[in-house]
Amino acid sequence: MCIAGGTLDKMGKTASDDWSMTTGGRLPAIDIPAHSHIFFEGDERRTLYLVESGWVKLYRTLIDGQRQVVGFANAGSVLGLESDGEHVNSCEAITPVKVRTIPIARLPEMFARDPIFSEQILRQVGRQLGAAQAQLAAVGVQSAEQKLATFLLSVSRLCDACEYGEFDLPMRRGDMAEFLGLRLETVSRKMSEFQRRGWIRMTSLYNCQLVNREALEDLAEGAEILPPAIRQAG
Amino acid sequence: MCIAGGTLDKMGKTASDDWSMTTGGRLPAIDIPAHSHIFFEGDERRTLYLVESGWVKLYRTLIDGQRQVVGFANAGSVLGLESDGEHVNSCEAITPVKVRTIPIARLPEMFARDPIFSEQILRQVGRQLGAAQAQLAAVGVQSAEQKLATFLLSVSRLCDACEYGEFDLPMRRGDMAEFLGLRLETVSRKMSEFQRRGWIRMTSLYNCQLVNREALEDLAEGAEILPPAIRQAG
DNA sequence: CGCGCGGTTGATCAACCTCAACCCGCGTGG
DNA sequence: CCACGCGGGTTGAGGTTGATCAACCGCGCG
Repeated sequence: MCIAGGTLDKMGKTASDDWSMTTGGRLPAIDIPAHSHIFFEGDERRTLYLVESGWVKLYRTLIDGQRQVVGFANAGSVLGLESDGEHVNSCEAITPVKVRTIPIARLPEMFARDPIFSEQILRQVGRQLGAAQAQLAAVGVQSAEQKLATFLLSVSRLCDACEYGEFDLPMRRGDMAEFLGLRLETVSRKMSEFQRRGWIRMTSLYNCQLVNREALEDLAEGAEILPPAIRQAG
Repeated sequence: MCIAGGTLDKMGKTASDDWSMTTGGRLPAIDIPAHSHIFFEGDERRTLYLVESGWVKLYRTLIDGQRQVVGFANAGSVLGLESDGEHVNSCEAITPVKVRTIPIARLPEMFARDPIFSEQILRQVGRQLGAAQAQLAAVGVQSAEQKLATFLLSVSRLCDACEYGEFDLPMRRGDMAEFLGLRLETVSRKMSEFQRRGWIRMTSLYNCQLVNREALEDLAEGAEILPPAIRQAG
């Protein structure tokens, strides 16, 4: 699953998130400590990475030093599909992460042997594309408050055990800002404001509780995707 | 090729843009008049579309009526890969367009028969993902002027016969604005400003000539991707 | 203790949005 | 033929959001 979009991939976990069938569960696993890089933009793309646990951020760095986080990913995501030859994003673990690798060189063989695998990979990358487009919509049209509300809801939905609306927010304020196209001061201010309004409660810097999910949803909704019925009007 | 990104897909045309090999050139072709829709968000996704000629825009509509254009595409692009089940974008022809259709139902069979086709499709969607991420970076961090400069350069590079820096800009001001995350007045103002500075010349509303490409490049460059060498510093 | 890092908060400012007027070309209909 | 409305575009004045710059807090650590 990934958030490359403020809107998380709404399809939720499906059979296609279980890669053990097609990959035989025999791929080597690697442990990555928090805040170290899995790859950099410009690195030769030798393998895909299958995230087993933990969170990573994908980002691009611009000449003036500005960065844009283009997505966050956790268990079930496949990394490295967005390029050809060289990685175009850098990928950093924001928590300790476990990944499995799939050598690029083995892909043709795997496609040939197992068309199901082709479809599974294609569905993954299609989702990531959809999520990236959703994020594009969010960054393009939403206000700072809307972006943040959408983001918090997305992350909360990704959390497996988020009873009582409590969930981990493993990234730093600056990472959120770089993802949402805001300054970290703005993120900080809006987070404080949400708390002041009694909408959220930070149990710690990196753990958040949704007190008034509705308010956040109303705010985010102002820029949600139209239900199909309405489109006829356009 | 597509612009889902201010940065156009830099890889340029390759053998993989020629679909006649794998699809046998036997797919039915359809003509779509300008400004009519090829599909709407919410429509059942029965086929992929292969663009043969013309330009389309892909967009999402939000509850408050705002729209975000998530990409423009012309010859060589495959449309409909970003979803599963239902289309999540609407697709409108901005010029007369010719497309060929690939029934979704036939995909498994085509994958099974021809692993090269799998790889070709995967490369296409990977590119679109990369382009969407590039656009995300542009919309997130660039100023209005930078966005517009980047966009003009991207479109000019897509044009086959753009000697003397002259090229068609087939979309309306509003479409550009919705793509760049700006208001159309802002686009209009900046276009005028570029003309006043002698950087571009509009031969007509929809045809543009780059008089001072360098200036535009300098402006856009302020937020281009880092060459790999620099990343070590981070 | 001092320092650095991540975060919060405040004051100021400018980029961009909003609203409104206006222009131009075109098709329609009297 | 001209009047009219309409769609797309341009331009102007003024307001708001979010960026910028700077101070400050709390914490962990050498």
